[in-house]
Amino acid sequence: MAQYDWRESEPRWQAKWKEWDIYRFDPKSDCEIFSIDNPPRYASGALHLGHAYGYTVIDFAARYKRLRGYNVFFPLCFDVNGTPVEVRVEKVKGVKASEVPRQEFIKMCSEFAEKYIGEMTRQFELLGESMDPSIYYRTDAEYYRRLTQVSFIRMFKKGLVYKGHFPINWCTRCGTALADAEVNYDSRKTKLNYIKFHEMGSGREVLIATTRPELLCTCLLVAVHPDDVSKADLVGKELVTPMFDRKVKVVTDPKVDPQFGTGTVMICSIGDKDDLEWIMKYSLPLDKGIDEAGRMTELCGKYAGMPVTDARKAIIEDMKTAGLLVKQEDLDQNIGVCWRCHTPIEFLKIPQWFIRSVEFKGQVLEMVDSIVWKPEFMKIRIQDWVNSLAWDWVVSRQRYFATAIPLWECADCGHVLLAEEKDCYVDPTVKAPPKDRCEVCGGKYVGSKEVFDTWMDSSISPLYNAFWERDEAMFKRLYPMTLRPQSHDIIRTWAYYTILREMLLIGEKPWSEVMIHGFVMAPDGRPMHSSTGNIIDPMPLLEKHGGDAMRYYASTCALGMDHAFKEQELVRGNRLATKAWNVMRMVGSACKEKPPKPRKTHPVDAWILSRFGALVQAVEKHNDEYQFDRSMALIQDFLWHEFADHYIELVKHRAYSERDGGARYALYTVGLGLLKLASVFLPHVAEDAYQLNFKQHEKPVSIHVSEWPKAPSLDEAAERKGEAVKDIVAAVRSWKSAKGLSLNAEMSRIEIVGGDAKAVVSGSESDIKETLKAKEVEVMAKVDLKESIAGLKPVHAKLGPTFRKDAKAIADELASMQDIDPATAMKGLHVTLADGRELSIGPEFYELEKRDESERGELEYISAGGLTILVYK
RNA sequence: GGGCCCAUGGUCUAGUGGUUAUGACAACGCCCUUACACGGCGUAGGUCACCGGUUCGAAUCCGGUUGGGCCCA
Repeated sequence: MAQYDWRESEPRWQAKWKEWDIYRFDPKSDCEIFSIDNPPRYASGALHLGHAYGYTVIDFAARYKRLRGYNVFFPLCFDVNGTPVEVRVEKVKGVKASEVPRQEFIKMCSEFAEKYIGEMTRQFELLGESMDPSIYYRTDAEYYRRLTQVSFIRMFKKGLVYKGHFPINWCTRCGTALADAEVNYDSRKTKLNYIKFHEMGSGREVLIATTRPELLCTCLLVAVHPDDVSKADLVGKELVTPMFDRKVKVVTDPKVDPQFGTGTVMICSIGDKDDLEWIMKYSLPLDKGIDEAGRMTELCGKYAGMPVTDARKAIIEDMKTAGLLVKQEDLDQNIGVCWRCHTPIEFLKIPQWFIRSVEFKGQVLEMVDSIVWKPEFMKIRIQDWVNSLAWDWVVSRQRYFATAIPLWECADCGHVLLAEEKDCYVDPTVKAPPKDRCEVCGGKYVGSKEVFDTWMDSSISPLYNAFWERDEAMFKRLYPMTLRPQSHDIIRTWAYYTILREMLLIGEKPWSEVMIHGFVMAPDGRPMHSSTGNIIDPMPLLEKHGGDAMRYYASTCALGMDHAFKEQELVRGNRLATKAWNVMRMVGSACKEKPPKPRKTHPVDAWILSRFGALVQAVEKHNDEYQFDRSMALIQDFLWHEFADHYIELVKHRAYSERDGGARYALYTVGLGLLKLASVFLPHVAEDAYQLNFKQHEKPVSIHVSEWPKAPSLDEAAERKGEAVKDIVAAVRSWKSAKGLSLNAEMSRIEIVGGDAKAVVSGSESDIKETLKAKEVEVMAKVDLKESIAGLKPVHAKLGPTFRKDAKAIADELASMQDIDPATAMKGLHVTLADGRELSIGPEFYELEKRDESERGELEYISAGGLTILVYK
């Protein structure tokens, strides 16, 4: 018998899906649109495990909605801008961006990205992602960058853009400004240096502790805590800085920590954000001690031109020699570093383009509120972020490989000449300005060499997807988009900036819903980092276990949570795929024709149909909430146990032969329906099983463009009957196993005994008989059994609310009762409490644990489904 | 230091008020049943991180502590 072989099957169906073009968004369709603002994948490297997981979760949503009949918009897309690609190119090619001709470097970046786009597209296919290449985009293409520029020009004209001269996060290695969102925090070891200042006049020594002695050249002020009595006499005095002999005043400030170092702080322009706060507070000048390349300026005297760390070493040595350095202590500190190259950031005063954002907090929060966040607590994160914003958004970058800022500036007066929308995309470093001479002073226009922050591109993805400024009719249909899926780390960037941009540009929310997924962690639960060396490459896992297995892993992860990776889950996924394939093989071999609905339904057939109906409803509910892990758990439990272990076993004997075809109808209906539910998660094996067992009776070319199963109506009575039959058969099979008998071992006789046994079993006698290989099955209401009560089990859920404080005492009393007469127990019992009160306890407050004793000696009995089964070997 | 989230057998995980806590993987035992040994039936393994509170009753709610994650200062 053939076996499921994913190595052969998966690539075959991947090729077919491509050929059939089944994931195509149909712009002409009247069906309701489900549009996904798919995260454009960064083209700076191959997929890592976290991406494989993230895109798979999005694919679950796409496939589910497609089966539900939506016209699904799920673009294949790549983000090909910005520093990440530049950094990789510099490393791989061994060049420095600033030392290669501008256009040449851009070309190198573009070619580098191209390679990864091809690689990642292939990886998406291996994972069975149903992204649509007919609506493909990449953010570095002129068709995309044009919109970035047009949107900037619109915002500029609305007065939302300004050039600011504020101190800004600056990476000296990348030579660019960074947004707050691009600053990471790293703990590093450094030295806290105790150095001598002198008081003017008296010459008294004052010790100051600092981690950055190189900034002495820009020391502006010294501060102590107002309550620090030991320093009170210093306040108002003037000090002289060592090495540079600058005169600085001593002030009091509550932000100083009197316990840290010497309790005396020097304030410079500008070491960190605290300095910046003090500079603003005391209106101090912004002297520039460090330049854009991270070298000391001429303010630093003999250290001018030295890189910051070298200057620090040199000045420490000099102070040691001069006796100005008293001691050094090790210090752990958290410092801001560049998100890409981890170089410590500096604060520099450099002119940059800003987009007004702080003043729109309220409006952004309103828009945040009008969007459905799943899981809901993620909304709190964006609200906290918006509320905490202190600065406007810096959108200019001193880089190369990104969208050019579409403007020219007058070299003489600084007047700004915007590009014309009709000319975009335009690179002003290449293209001549639309006007020869400055319209204000007649000076010469120089094209902006700056480029946009990468979020300027990616934060208009909903506008791009919805054909903004390209097709008004499509825009009306597609905007706002249905769903933004993304991970939680970029809530403050991608989610926030997108909401802000779209609000400023068109005043309407970008999507109806946001789905936030978590991270895949290393197996030990720690985050994967190249520095820790614990990054897991998904490719070897795909080669070892297959795409469906990887997708199974993704389906076990709860939305919004971080998950330690477990390869065992892929093993399980593989087994599930094989199991599903085999189950469908059985269904297919029984159903050579599409079975019609029978006139009369057997009890166990009615049972499985009703159970399946409940499953479909539950899966719909969880899928609609994007809680795919819950759906998957239900589907696999139903498929493996309810359907395969119990139902198929029960009907095997008639599946191939019965005349009314009741079992075949149920097998086919539940089998195909179940396969569709599973196809969202395991598309390869579902397609294989569909083509092999169902396609000859079904129209859709692929299971992935078929219709979502209709849930059979629920039938509680049928479920109760079927459940009991299932329990009886399972109990006897388990009994056989325990006896060391093979499961198809013949039995001479089974008696099923119980007051309602006849009603419960009626219609299923032959299913029980054939499945258990019993020669005789008899159902009877009573048999010569001696029934006694083994004990009572209190029903706490009823006792608690009724008896409150007495509940525990009553429960204990009930549990300890012995030798109870069955007839009395059926009616109710009397319980005496410790304080003498006697209470009547009805039979609803406890359950009877019966014990049957046979008077017929040798035969065995078991209990199942509320009935007693007598087994004759 | 702040916001959000998490802590359940060896490992991962379900469970958000009812006392006998779910399943997977690994382990052990038995069974080749005509879809499946990548299978079936069982066994063993947990004081539900810790402390306190609310409640007749807490893995579940509240407060605190510890550890971990994401984001920020």
